[in-house]
Amino acid sequence: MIEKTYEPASVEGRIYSAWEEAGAFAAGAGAKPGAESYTIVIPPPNVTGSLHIGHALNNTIQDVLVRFNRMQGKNVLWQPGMDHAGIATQMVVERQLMETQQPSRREMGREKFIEKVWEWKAESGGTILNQLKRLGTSADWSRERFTMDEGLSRAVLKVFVQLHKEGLIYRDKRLVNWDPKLQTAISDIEVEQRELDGNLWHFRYPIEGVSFDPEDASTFIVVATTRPETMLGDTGVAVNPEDERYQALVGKNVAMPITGRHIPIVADDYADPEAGSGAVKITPAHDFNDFEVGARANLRVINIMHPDGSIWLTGNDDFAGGIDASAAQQQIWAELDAMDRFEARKRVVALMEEGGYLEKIEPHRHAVPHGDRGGVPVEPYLTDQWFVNAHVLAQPALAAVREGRTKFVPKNWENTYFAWLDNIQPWCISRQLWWGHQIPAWYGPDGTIFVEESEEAALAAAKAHYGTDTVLERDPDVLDTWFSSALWPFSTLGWPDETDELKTYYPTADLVTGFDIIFFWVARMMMFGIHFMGTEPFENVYVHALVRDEKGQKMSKSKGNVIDPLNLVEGYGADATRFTLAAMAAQGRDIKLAMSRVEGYRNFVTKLWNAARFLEMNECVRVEGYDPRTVENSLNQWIVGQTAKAAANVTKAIEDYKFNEAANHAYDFVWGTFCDWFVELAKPLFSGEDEAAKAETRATAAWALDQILKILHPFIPFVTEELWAETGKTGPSRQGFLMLSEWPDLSGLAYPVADAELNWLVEVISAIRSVRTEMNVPAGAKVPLVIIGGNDVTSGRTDLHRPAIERLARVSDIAFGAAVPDNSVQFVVGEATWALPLADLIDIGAEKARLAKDIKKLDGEIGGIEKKLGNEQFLAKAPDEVVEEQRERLLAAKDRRAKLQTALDGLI
RNA sequence: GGGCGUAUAGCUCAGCGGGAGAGCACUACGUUGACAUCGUAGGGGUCACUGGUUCAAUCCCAGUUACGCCCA
Repeated sequence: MIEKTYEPASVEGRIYSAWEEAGAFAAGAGAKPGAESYTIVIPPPNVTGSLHIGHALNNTIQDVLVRFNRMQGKNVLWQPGMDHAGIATQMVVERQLMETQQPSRREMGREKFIEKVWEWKAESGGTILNQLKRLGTSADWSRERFTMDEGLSRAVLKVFVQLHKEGLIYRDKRLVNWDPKLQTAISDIEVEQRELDGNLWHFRYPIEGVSFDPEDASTFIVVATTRPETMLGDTGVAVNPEDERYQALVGKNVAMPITGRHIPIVADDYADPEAGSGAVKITPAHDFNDFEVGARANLRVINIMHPDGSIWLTGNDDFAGGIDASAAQQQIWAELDAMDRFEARKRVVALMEEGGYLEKIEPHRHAVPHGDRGGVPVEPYLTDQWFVNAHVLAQPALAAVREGRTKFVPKNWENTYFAWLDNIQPWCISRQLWWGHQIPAWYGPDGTIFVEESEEAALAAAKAHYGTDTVLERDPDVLDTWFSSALWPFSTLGWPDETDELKTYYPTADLVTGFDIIFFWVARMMMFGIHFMGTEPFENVYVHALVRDEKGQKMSKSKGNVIDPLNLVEGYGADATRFTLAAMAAQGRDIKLAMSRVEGYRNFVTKLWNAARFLEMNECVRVEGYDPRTVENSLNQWIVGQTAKAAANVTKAIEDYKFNEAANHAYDFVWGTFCDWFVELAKPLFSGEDEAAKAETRATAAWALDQILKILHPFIPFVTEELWAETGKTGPSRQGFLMLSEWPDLSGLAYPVADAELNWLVEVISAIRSVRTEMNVPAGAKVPLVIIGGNDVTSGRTDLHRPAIERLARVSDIAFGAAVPDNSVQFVVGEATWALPLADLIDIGAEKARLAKDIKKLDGEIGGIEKKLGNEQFLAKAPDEVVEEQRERLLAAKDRRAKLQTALDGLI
């Protein structure tokens, strides 16, 4: 027996375990022999992460695709796993060490610390995977991979070494984005711009050889800066060569306050005459643009910061070199040294003001680069790092999309992909961390670099190079986590070994991800996939929307508007949560998640449950050998045809990645057609005397429910699987799980005659109901019905559906009459006029008003169509079928209007 | 500054070159042993604005306004 109410909490866990234990998620489960493969690799969540609504959407869509393709009999692999999240994980473990009063990372040393990280991972890493299971995620967990696994690490080594040998990975000294909090380099795309209120400080830099006078503008040059502390590393002032104000100054020097350094005024296009004073200070070691200006003008590069962002003056030879500092100066330097960069900013401004060098302070809102993990402003910082020549790798990746081998859905995301790859910069891949893949580079005593897959190979290479055994030192840095993620579609399948999995499941079919990850991950997988596998890693990239709150705000912890998907799962069930996300996943539009929608879809699950329960109560048992092509009853023919149409609509929509359309087609069919009409119209048959019709209707209902469970399964897997089991308890035995059953192919099933008949029936019942309400007929009252002017078809249909009309429209007796009885309410369906003789219940005035209103509405419609048909241009240029359609509409409207007019005229 | 996107019912959103739609909310009424997490009926919209193309524009094009996002 199906329980009275559906309780997701008591069903979901049980069903998920049953699937898992039966191996239903395993690669190839349910596949037809020799079936083509269908692969999705999960965007690996971060090992420190927990489930948020974006993951829920991402995984719902993947699961819909995976379950759909699996039911179609394909050889499906959904490859799950996680990435090791270098920075995030290291931060989490370091915090834990601190909280538990254990020795710090540096105190315990690298080896011990890495052990601690693995311990942490074993205990509390990867909670997100269990959270994904709550949603019904049908990934092959037996193949779970982690980017730090032995196999994946081997792939990383091989890729690094090969790219190095190919000259596509190299070591270089460049300005990089430096996170002073985490004390590591990060890549361009790990930097986010934040708009902040700051200031523009306008400084007067005294001209060399002239006595500085704050009142005399000819004795100084004004520069503006948002970062005053960097003036300690200034090695030039740039003016535009076209700027007449400064032409005489080019070639002269300024004598810097505080540092006492004499630095040249140079001409460079970088200086914008329109911006500020037109002169800009140049700090090559601490600004990307200045670095280039400095290189062009041959300026000195002076680093004035420690890796933690504090000021570095003491013991800084580059800084002190060439300056004959006074005791007073040295005292100021000593004061500034080791000062935090923001403290130093204040102090520098104060010092400049004291000396009369501060002209003004302007409030200034500007974008400040922040590290996306550390959350503090990053510093452009000059260090030795490893880089990937992304420009070269990008070219085939661009071609793959331009030439259509990989397609973005929706297509407009291709522009984002192109824009980024077209302007790609060298990718800084080294990180000054311990947790990650240590770079396989060893340094000889003279700095010679040996890049090999193992220490033995490096030592051998060194011996060959030096002619003797030589002690090497390994590069302590690790690789960017995204470097290993870029290998995900093939490293998870066993590469560099040539495994069967690799042959079968690579390239993958669909990648499902958010747009924010196109740069980080998609583009890089494309680059590495093509380079190492020779084939694009996926055929389609489906880019889904961002989930926002009801008001369209991005969800964030600080705003407190985060919707926890697990709360939704607990409150409404995993199915309702999934269905909501799928139903709102319209292409190219962000999802504003409203609780009312989740509630509505929870109700839908309940509705389905109750409908199945009703069928069970009415002995709608599946029948062996039931053939939907041979049903005879028109109601059954109709629902068979409607089911086929719904299945086709859902199939097409999923194939087109239009998940909202698929969900809505299924919803409308199940609720609006199956429950509202089929089940209601079947009730008289179930309680009627015609045993043959009863049996056929029961079998058809059971068949239709099976199809419904199938087309809904990808969206709401739990309740459908549960109902599949329940309905499997009677009738022919089931083959196995719904999730491994065959997706319906009902093409060719259509009954146009039955469709016309049932459409008519629905129209009749709806019309009677509508008139009753408008005439305030009490809901419980049964009223007689008289049909005037009905043809044979109408009388035949009426006889056939008499019980249904009587029951659903609360009609007591149906008669065919020659004239409208007195005191009747009238309406028109088809060629016939229908009358409800309501005797004393009728209010003539109300009925007149009602008819007049309908007539007026028809007049408007008739007027519009007549105008259109009276337009010669329309007749000449519009397609024939459109003209014909309008003519038909006009005739129908006029006919209807005439009948209503007759009805109105008949009222006294 | 460059690019992308969005403006349709009170709210959340579909749709689309020829008859304005759904869910929620709202109003009224609830009866028939699936379902009140329900049923039936109903009210509610110059489809942001201005031009243009077209026989025909909510839909296509251009511009304006507002909002959102990405990049610099």
